[in-house]
Amino acid sequence: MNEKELAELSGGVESLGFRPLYRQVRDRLIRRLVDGVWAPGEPLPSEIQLAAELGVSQGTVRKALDAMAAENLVVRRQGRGTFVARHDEERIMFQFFKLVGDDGQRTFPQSKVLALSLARANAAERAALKLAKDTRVIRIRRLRSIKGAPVIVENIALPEPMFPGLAAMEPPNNLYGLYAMRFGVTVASTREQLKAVAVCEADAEALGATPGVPALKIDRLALSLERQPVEWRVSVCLTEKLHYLSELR
Amino acid sequence: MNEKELAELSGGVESLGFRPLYRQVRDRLIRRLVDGVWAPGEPLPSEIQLAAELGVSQGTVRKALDAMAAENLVVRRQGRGTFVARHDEERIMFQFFKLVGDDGQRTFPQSKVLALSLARANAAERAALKLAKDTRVIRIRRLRSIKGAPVIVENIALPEPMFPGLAAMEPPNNLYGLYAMRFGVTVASTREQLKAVAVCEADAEALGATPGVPALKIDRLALSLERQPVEWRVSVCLTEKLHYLSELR
DNA sequence: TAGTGGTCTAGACCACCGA
DNA sequence: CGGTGGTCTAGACCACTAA
Repeated sequence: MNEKELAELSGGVESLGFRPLYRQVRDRLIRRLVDGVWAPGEPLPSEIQLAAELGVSQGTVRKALDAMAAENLVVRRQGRGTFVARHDEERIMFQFFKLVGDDGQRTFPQSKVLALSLARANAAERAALKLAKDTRVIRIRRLRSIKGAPVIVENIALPEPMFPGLAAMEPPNNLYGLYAMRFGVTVASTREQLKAVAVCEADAEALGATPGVPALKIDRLALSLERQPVEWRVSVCLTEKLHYLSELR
Repeated sequence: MNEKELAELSGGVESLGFRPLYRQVRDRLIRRLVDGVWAPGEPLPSEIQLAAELGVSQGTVRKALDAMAAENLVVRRQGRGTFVARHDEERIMFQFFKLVGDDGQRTFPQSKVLALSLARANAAERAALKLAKDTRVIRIRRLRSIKGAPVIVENIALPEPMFPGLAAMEPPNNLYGLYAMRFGVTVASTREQLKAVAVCEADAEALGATPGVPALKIDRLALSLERQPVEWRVSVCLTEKLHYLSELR
C-alpha cells in the first residue's frame, strides 16, 4: 500500500519531489481537524482503525499522530486513546499566555471589554492580517486584571468574514476557546514581538497608571492550523509584579 | 538484549519503575557528550555501530538520537551522519538570541567588556546559580552594539569553579562558544524573564541614553546538559529599533 | 479482561552524500 | 559506488485504563 498520493496541503517547506507517507497521513488528518470531523476533546479512531482505513501500517499512523502531538494538535493518553486538543483556559495558559507573577504564580486574568466595533480594515490591519482592501475587521479593546489589579490593556483586530456575527456577541474571557467552539477556527501558533515602551495617555487612563511609565508591549499575530492570520493583538502590560517567561532549548 | 539496566542519569521526571530502553540509550550518549568523548562538530558513530556496541536494535538507537536532535544536542544529516551540535554564532543566534531588528534582520552584536572581576557570590547570585556559601563568581559587565549603536548593557555572573582561569582571559564575543570549547560546559537551555523598566543612571551612561527611558530587562539563567545553572545574565536592552521575538506553538 | 497507546525488534527499501 | 540517515512494514510484547 505504498502509493505516493499527490495530496497537496499546508505545512512546512518540502524538498518538492518527495513527500513521506506519514507526512501525507498527517496532512489528511489535519484536514479532517480543520473540517471539524472530530470535535475538540473527542477521541480519534484508534491507530489500528486509522491504519486500516487509510491503507498504511500502524507504525506510519503512529508517526503522523506523534508529529501532531508534538504540534499540540492532539493529546495522546496511553490506555485511553488520542484526543483532539482542547482550547480551554488551562491549555491556553501554558501554551500562549506567558505572563507570570514574580512569585511564580500563573493566574489567568479577568477581562473587561472597553470597546467593540466593526469597520473597514486600516492599512496596519490589512498588512498584519494579510487582508484584501475593503475587508471588514472587528475591533475589541479590553482591560485585563489579575487579582483585581488592572495590568493589561489590549487592542484586538479580527477579520470579520472569518468570525461572522462575533461583533454582536458578548466576548468571553477566553477568546481562543470561542474561536474554536463557535467558528471552528483553531489558533495553532503565535508570533509575538516584544518591546519596552512608555505608556501613552489613553492606556494609562485605562490602567489607572501614570502616563510615561515603562510597560511591555506585546504585538501578537495568531495563526490558524492552515497558517492563515486569524487575530492581531497588541497588549500593553505593566510588569511591576509580573514578567514574561520565555524558555529556550 | 532487553536488560532494563538501572542507569540513573539526569533528565525529565520519570514514572519511576519503568525506563524505556531508548531513554537509557539517550542518557548514556548524553553522558558521553558531557565527558567530551566526541568534540562539538565531530560525527558520532553510525546508528548501526552504536546499536551493535550498545546491544540494542538500530531502531532504538534511532529513537534516542532523534530525541537528542529534538533537544538540539546533535545534528543529523542524511547521507552524512550524526554530529555533535556546535555552539557557533549562527546556532546561538537562532537558538538563544531572540532580539531582531524591526526590519526583520538578525545581527549578532559586537561586545565591549566594561568590567571583569572575581568575588564571593552575593545573596542574589547564590540564589540564582544555586551556589554554596563562599563560592566565588566571575562578574562581567559588557556593552553590546549593533551596527555601531550601543543597545544592550549586561551583567553576567559565572560560578568560578566551573570556569577556572576564565577571569584572566579576554572574553570573546560569543561566550557560549568559549564555555563549550575551553571548559566543556554546554549551555543546553535557558529560562528568560522579561520586564519593562526605566533605565537607571549607570546603564544610561553606558548606553549613551537618557536615564529613565523605557528598556527591556532580560533576566536569563542558562542551564547545562545536566540542568545545572551555568550562567546568570541580566541584560538591559533599548528596543527602539529592535524587538524580542517569541514564537509559540 | 479487552482495548488503547508505547516500546522494541528485524528487515526491506529509499533518498542523499561523497569519493 | 558504498555508507549514511529516513521511511515503511509486520509482529511481538509491555504499560496503562476502564469496565
